[in-house]
Amino acid sequence: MTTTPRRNERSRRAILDAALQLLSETGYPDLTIEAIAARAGVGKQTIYRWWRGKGAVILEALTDTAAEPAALPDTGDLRADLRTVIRATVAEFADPKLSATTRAITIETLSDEALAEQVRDQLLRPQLDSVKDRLRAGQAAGQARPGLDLDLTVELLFGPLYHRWLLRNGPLTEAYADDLVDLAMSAIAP
Amino acid sequence: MTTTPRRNERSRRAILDAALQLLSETGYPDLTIEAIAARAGVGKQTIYRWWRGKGAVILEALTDTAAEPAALPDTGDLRADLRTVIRATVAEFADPKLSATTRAITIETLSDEALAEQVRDQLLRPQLDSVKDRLRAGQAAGQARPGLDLDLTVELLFGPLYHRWLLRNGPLTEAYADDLVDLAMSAIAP
DNA sequence: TGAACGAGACGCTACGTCTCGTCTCGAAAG
DNA sequence: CTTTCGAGACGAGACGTAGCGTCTCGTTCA
Repeated sequence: MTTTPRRNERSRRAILDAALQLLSETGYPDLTIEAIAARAGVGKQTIYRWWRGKGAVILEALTDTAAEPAALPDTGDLRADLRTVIRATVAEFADPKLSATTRAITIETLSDEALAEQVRDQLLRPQLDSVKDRLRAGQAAGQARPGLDLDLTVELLFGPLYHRWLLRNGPLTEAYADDLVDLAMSAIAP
Repeated sequence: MTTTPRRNERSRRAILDAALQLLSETGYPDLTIEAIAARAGVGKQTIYRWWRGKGAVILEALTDTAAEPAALPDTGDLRADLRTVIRATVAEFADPKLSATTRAITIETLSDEALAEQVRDQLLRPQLDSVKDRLRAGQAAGQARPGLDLDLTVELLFGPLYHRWLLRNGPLTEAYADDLVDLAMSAIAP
């Protein structure tokens, strides 16, 4: 029933590459479909045929490039493992280049509910779930309180981080990451 | 030395009112300077003379209308007082109308550093500081650990909330507010 | 052979700047 | 205290520009 679309993979890649390239050159607000089409050597219609707008293009470019879920390490020390992941996330947010991309997606997310859902499910959930799994293992090992609401606990770890990044409310350093983990751990530990 | 600008207060109010009106009618992304000017019965130049763009207009419209800092209640029960403020914030984020406005400002904030600073200092800081003050009083009353980093602690309370709202990561209910306060309190209490 | 393709024309909307002629205010002059 | 007058803000809207999303064109390719 579904007619297989004869899509040109070369064009698709050229578009995604051009989009990422332009994103890092001009920043998200000044990124235009016309520029992407020109850079990719592609007709505008080819973009509009397959994507709904620049947000969708960027999202696919990122998910396409993104690393796999990357399960959390489990060294047996819950605090240390959380420190590792929170430090990594802090570093990501502190990096101007990566941060710019995250801002881009976040902007689009704020005004497009469908896109927000995609971002959440395809990019964020896998990471948050892996932390949730690690917390569950921590509970089994007696390093985390048994009664914890794990969704809420994950938010307790990442929420302050997003908050500080979003509001530019303070420095994003390794020390901050460690302090955050320590404070959260005093709510997590039995 | 500074020549006092002879600004027309009537126009200023008309512009701010029109902006808020249109914001609630059409939503932020479709809000245009031209529409604001037309609705306010004002030349476009009058807007561009005094503001840098629609973000700045909306920000002033909001700060102008906003309630005063509103110091937190101090009933002597830290947990109860935090519950009150977090419940109120959750309700604000859950309200589609208020939430739309917050999203609007947040979008602008993400792509305009100067505006972000203004929002942070004029809208957010006062509220966060009042919570910080309440926490300090809680320390004095022996309801909060003495060694707490209060900036971090405030983020521990509000961060998860912003996180869930931003990512549309779950329901924003009174029960959620209470659970959040309880979890955070187990990191705050001695 | 038919759908996707590169190219780009098209009308549209909003941008931000500009130029009108008018109005308003505050200081100087009477 | 009143009149005059000049500078600057004002409403209105024309202007060129940019990017939007849609729409043909031939052309290519599976």
